[in-house]
Amino acid sequence: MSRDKKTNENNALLQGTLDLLVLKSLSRNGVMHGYGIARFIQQISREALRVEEGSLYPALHRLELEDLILSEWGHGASGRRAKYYRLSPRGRKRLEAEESRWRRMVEAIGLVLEPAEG
Amino acid sequence: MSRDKKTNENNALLQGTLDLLVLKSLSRNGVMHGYGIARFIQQISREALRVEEGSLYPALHRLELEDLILSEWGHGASGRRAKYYRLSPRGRKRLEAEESRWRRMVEAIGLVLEPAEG
DNA sequence: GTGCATTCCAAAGACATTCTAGGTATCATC
DNA sequence: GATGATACCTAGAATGTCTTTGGAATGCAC
Repeated sequence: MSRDKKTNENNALLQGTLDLLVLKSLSRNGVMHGYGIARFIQQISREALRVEEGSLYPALHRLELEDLILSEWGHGASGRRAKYYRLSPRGRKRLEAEESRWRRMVEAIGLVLEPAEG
Repeated sequence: MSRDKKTNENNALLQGTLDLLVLKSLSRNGVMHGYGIARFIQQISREALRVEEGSLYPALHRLELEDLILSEWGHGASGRRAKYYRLSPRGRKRLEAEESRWRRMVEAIGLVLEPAEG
């Protein structure tokens, strides 16, 4: 795919966000394989976010180990073999927690950035 | 001292944000010493953000090495010796860059989290 | 003037997460 | 049957933070 290599600027800021992004992707789309998740995040964010495979797959394994996502080998429309992931009930709860955590973080940093109003 | 030790929940999400917070603190307050920066961030964020000293001082050294901040030993009102930091011109530019980077990140992740509107 | 909390700085180690870079295999197209 | 996109996986290095630990100066209580 000619992964153009304009060095990923986000790297640092993405820390701790990957799980949230993956869980949310599954929550929005139901069942996906790893590669599809990466593409989804990249497209929906208008190319602002790029999830490297070397980050994604370890993350998926980690999430599965924690029983937050469930995997199953299957075949897509193309007949190609792929590992399909979906959210587990625990994963759904975790997603909610991560989302509110993210919102709190953004809010807190906002307080530092903007002179407090009101 | 009782610095209650409820294990810092933010740790991961703070990644890559520390520099921004430090630079912004100096930009808002002019001249500060390390400890004061930590307290400022904690207070202004309503205790949501806690910057550990073990993270802060290495960060300050890093920023100084990059000529983004300038340091000077001095004495505060209490007469206590402390190292006072202030933003350099380069630091101010960097702060602007980091701020817009942060905003772009938040926006991008927002696109993943919220079903795109309009 | 001793003891203790607070302020202030710093180094060393562990730890988690990501990236880089490599590998394998399938399928379609030419 | 070579090429390129798809799809998965892992090892190793780099990065940045946290934890731990320590030292030193100040202010207060007694």
